[in-house]
Amino acid sequence: MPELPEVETVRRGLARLLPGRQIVAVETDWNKSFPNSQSDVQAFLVGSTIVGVERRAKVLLIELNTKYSLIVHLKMTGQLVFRGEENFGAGHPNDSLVGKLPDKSTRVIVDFKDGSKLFFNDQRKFGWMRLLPTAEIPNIDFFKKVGPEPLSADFTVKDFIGRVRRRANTTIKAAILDQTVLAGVGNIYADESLYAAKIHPASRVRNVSDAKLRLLYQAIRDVLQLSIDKGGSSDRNYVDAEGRRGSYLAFAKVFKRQGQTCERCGHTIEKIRVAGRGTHICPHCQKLSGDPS
DNA sequence: CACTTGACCTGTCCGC
DNA sequence: TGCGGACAGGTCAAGT
Repeated sequence: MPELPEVETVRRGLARLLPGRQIVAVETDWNKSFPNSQSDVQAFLVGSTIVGVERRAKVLLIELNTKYSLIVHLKMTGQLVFRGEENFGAGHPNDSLVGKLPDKSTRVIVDFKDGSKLFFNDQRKFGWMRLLPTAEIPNIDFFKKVGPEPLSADFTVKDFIGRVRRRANTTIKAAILDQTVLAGVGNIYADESLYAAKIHPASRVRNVSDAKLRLLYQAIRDVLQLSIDKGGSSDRNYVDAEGRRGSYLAFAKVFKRQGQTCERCGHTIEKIRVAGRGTHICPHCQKLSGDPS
């Protein structure tokens, strides 16, 4: 799933729906989806009240009033869907969006005192939810290593170029997918940004000019912001906190558009493989810089 | 260290 | 219709 715009869209929904709700029970049928011990769940989660929902990189942070937080990574197919009287129920237009819950992919159910529920669904079981002391979150390996938020005001073009250049010998696509270079870009937005900046994804970083990297910096920010505005991309599984799909793919220029015509030059968009990932390019607009990889 | 590849899972689609 | 293989939006660990 879920790259930065999708996780941010889920966050905004949950931030509106969850604060103030008290948790009365949590059930899971797949240990890896929620590996905390029952004793920790009873001591720090059951009975707690949600105070806020934040995001860092592609991770959601659900803060509780117990000095603990639930941290959630949706990985490829995770969903966090809330159902309560205010947004679902008989006759409500949202009621049919995700079908009946729980379903086959439901891994964790959080029950609230008022009868509403939060469902963590994850078809491929790569995602996880973990209960951690809030103060320890910055110390876990992922947060110690992860790069800056690309949409934050203090993420400068100079910072971006410096970080990307540390990956001099890899492909530019692998570099921007690397979460320690910058946070939040995944396969869809890597392809869209590289197309916008007219850079071939297989170009080695050392062969990409500073001028191109400046264009790429702006492209990443523009593409991520547009996708947030559209509620993210729903290629297959992704839905927001109320079960709605995002509409960004209608605005995508290359992702999943192989065989279609490039709107800039009229050539045919191709699908290739770069950095082990399916990669979409216009071979006319995006020429390989320097020696072939 | 920098870099690449395979593993973690289930479901779907495509060719035979 | 069945079956095998490739592939799917993300990270890790282990390999070179």
